[in-house]
Order: sequence, then C-alpha cells, then structure tokens
Amino acid sequence: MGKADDTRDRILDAFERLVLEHGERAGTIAATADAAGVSKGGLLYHFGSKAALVAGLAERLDRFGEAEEARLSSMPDAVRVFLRESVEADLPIDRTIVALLKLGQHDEHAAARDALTRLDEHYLAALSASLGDRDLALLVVRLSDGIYLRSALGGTGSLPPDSVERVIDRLEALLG
Amino acid sequence: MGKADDTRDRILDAFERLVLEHGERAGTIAATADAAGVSKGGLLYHFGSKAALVAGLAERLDRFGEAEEARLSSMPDAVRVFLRESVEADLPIDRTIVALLKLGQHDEHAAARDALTRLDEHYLAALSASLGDRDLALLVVRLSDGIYLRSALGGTGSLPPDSVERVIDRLEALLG
DNA sequence: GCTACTGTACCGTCCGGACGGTTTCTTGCC
DNA sequence: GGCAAGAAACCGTCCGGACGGTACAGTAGC
Repeated sequence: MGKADDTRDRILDAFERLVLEHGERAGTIAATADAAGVSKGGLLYHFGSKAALVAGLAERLDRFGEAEEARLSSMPDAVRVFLRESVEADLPIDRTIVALLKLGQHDEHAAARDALTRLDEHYLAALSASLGDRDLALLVVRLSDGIYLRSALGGTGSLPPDSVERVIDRLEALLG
Repeated sequence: MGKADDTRDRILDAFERLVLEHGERAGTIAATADAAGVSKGGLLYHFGSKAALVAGLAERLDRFGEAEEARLSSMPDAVRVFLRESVEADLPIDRTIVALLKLGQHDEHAAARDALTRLDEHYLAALSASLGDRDLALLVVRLSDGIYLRSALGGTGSLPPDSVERVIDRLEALLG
C-alpha cells in the first residue's frame, strides 16, 4: 500500500461521500479534490477524468460483491442476514451501493449501472443457492432494492426497524 | 382546457420524457423548450423556473396518486393488480414516477421526493385496507419500489413477468 | 387590449479538462 | 555514503462551453 494507493482511496472516499450525501451533482472534480485534501490537478493525476472516478467506485463495488457472495453462500440463514443488512444500510458496501445508485441515474455513467448489475448477480447467486429457488431469490433481492431506494431518497417513511423484523419472519414462514 | 393548459402539458410531457430517457441532467430548460416546440422564453412564461417545472410534475403525480388510491381501494385483489402493474411499468403514471425518481436523487429537488412520499402513502393506504395488515402492505410497496428501481436503472434483470405471476400466487397463499 | 407567445442578447456561475510548473521519492552509479 | 537524474506525486491556473435565469422588444389572435 504505497502513498499513491492511499491517496486514491482518500479521493474515492470523498467522492462517495459527496455523492451519497448531496447527490450526483455535488460529486464534481473540484469538490471531490477539495474534500480529499488534494488539488484538482492532483486528483486528475490519479483519476484522469470524471469517468475514471466512477470506474474507481465501480471497481470498489466489485470487490465488495465478490466478498459478499462468498460470505452469504456459506450461511444457512442468508436471506435473513441479507435483508437485515439492507435495512441497516450504513456499512461501507451500502455507502458504495447508494452512491453508485445515484450516479447510475445519469445517462453517461453506464459503468455505475453495470457494476450494480454485477452486484445483483452476486446476490442472486448466493440467495438462489441458499433458497434453492431463483424466482424467490429475485423477489428477495428486489425487496432489498426497494429498501435501498427509500434510503437513497432519504425518505423517513421507509420501514420502521421493528416492522422489518416482523416482515422477515413472515417471509421466512413463506419460504420455509 | 385553454391553449395555455395545453402548452403546459406539452412542456411537462417533454420534460418528463427527457429526464426519463436521458437522466436528470438532460432535463435542462433549453432542451425541454426545444423538445416541446416552444421557445425558451415561452417555457419560462409558463414555468418561471426549473423548480416550477419539477413542481409541475409533482402535481401531476399527486393527481395520479389520488386516482390510484381510489381505484385500488375498491378492488378485492388489489395486491395482485398493483404488483402486476409495477412490472409492466409503462403507463403514464409509471413514466411520471420514474422521472421523479431520477429528479429526486438530486439534493435540491425535494419536491420530487415529497411527491413520491405522498404517492407511497396513497399506495400504503389502499393496500393496508385491502390486506388488513400494514406491515405486509409495506412489504408489497417496497417490492414494487425495487422493481421500479431496476426500471429506472434501465436494467433488464428486473422480474420476468411469469416469475412475478408465480411469486404473486405464493404471496397470496401466505396472505390468504 | 390582453393573453400567449417568439427571438435574441446577455449575466454570473460552474463544470470538466488541459497544461505548465514544482516538490518529493527512488534508483543507479561512483 | 553521497549525489545526479529521472520518475512519481501533486499544485494552481486557464479555457471553452453549458447552465439557469433575466430582460426586453416584437407579434399574432381572440
């Protein structure tokens, strides 16, 4: 881990945070450089363009996705763990997901959408294995998407934590 | 329905289409005016600012939301109808929803997020009444959100219609 | 004479990116 | 061990262009 890698990470963290908290428009090169404590020129040394910045986040998500698939695949109660974490939604992976969700809304950031699709496939693979039913796995992943969407919208009216617990119980009753 | 109202609708249609198909950034005042066959000055005569344009779409969604609540509330199989239409997702209301979803990602368009929250409450009210259980209604609405999110991302991997049909069956078995 | 526009010119701001210059680290050679 | 030299890491500024919004003079039709 050289100094350069460290700076790259700091820049990506700053970019992620800006997009996450203030929307895609806030993730400008200048603002990101500023938040990362680097000059604009310095940022462009590491990420030659805005697209490279998005690609950097996408790559980060890919690493998370592989780890998640491996982790969930070895769990008997993968669905419960998966859904509960969708609701918490403040782990590093969640921050990257929501940032890429916001970026992906824009035409030109196909890389963000592609990364999310790949993550989707990781989750689907893990949950299909755990459930033995791809249709149901799809349903569970879509439900999680819905929860993320509310979180991305910052809506208060999402899911009260206790009701989620009840919903998970009933879903498991259905699946069991 | 005077000429002015007609022009307003044409402008909103164009705005909605631009945002829907090319993202929030594409919905500029100039581009919208152009697509609506109106001069920029003409657009600003009807909608005095960008915010007014967003508010116009939000108002449109409010009207849809009230109609939807009334329609679903009087249906015995509201859940099935609701979910199936989430998957189809090409009705006028769906276009407005997805456009506002994209707009709502941006910090300053709180009006878009608020309108979506109000729609959420309409749906929740209708489905709670139909199901007699608010937690389950929440689950169903979040599932629909997840499907919309994929549609907003332009992802192909939403839910294949036939699998939705199977999932609805199983959901109803659980609920019944 | 009022409503519903058109068209153009313009302002201030911000954006992505290019670029030239400067400091800091590394490496090979004596 | 010392030191030149180049590579890596980083700085600050400038540019062309787009954006939201304003202003205003003109015009067609009811």
